[in-house]
Amino acid sequence: MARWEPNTRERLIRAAVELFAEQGYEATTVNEIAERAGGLTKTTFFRHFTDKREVLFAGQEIHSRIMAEAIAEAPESATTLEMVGLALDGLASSFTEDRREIGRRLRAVIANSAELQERSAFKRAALSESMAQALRTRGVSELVADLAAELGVRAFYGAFDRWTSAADPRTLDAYTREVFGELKTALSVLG
Amino acid sequence: MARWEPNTRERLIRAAVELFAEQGYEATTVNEIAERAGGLTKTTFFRHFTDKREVLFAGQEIHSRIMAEAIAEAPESATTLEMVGLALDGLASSFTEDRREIGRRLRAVIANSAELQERSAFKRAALSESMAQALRTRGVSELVADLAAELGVRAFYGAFDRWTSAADPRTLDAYTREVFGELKTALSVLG
DNA sequence: TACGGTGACGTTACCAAGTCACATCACTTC
DNA sequence: GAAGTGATGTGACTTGGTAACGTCACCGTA
Repeated sequence: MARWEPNTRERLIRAAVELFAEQGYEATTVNEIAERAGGLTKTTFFRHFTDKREVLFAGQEIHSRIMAEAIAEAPESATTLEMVGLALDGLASSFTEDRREIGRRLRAVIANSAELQERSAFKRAALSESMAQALRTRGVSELVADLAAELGVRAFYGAFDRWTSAADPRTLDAYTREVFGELKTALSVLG
Repeated sequence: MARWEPNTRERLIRAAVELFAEQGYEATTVNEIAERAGGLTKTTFFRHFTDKREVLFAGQEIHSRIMAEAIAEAPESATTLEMVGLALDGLASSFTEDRREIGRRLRAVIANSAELQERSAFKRAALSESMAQALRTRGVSELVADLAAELGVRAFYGAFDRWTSAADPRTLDAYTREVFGELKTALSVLG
């Protein structure tokens, strides 16, 4: 017999999402989350997450890494926008179908809390920044890299929105290409 | 004799900026701020600001309004990017020289606190959104409006950065035009 | 088999952010 | 001059977050 149930971290996340969906983010206590995750305590929660907010965004640094690696491995001949496209492909293909429903619920919870929207905006900015950094490493000039990264992140979030709103079986991958395409035409309209 | 000193709000802001600069954001207490602002208390602080963070960002909704109005009043013939340029002109000209040093200090304080960077990212997103909304009202399509607004906000923040870093007497206005111009050429490089 | 880590958790106590109900009192208004 | 109004104070409370310290199954090793 193990002394504790395994997968504490995952249980905490599940419990948090459940409670946030039931009662809203602000109305649920860290103690409640820990309790529902199997009789745990506040302290244990904060050993796994720095924040009450972070329980919904944990492990998102991996997105930065995926995008950055895709860009680093892009062929020499690739244009800036092509590199962004490859980054989107890499990121989107890491989202399996089962994460769709989770994403849906997550979005609803975040939409009801200013505090969570703040964290979300911050994570988004971080993603954009690390993508821009990867592009700069590939020789793209600062401002162009910033703009291209912004475009990529925008495409990803837009696609994620559509993916979690829709019911059809298209993969996230398809949506990122769709939105990225629309953004590129919007870009040409603008310029 | 008045019962209380006037301009409580301004005194709170001054005290907060001073203390944050001296000791850092996290190390200073709301009680300290209120105390330095003239023997006030925590409760009074929270009557003026919803947050400890908000004391540094209060009154920023006015930026949204300035930009929105400039866009609403732009001539019928103006292109999307020209409307953004007018919004930038309007916003930049509302910053007098004395706000430069304040901005400098503010930037330093924010750069040292993740919590403040989060709030900053959120405010930036809000500014972008209200600018995009104003553009949509003028008939610009959704994605184009979003991109153009992002470009505008990026120009403003970039210009503000340079303005508060530099020592020369150029006005913020000059910097926004400079950065906006650079962004437009970056845009054409990208497309 | 005995034994000394180690890792994951609990307990307790604490600080600071934020909220709320209620009190105070100069100033205004009728 | 009495009754309101508005900006503040007081005190008590909840909750996020930190820190010091204790507990105990498990693991490796002699």
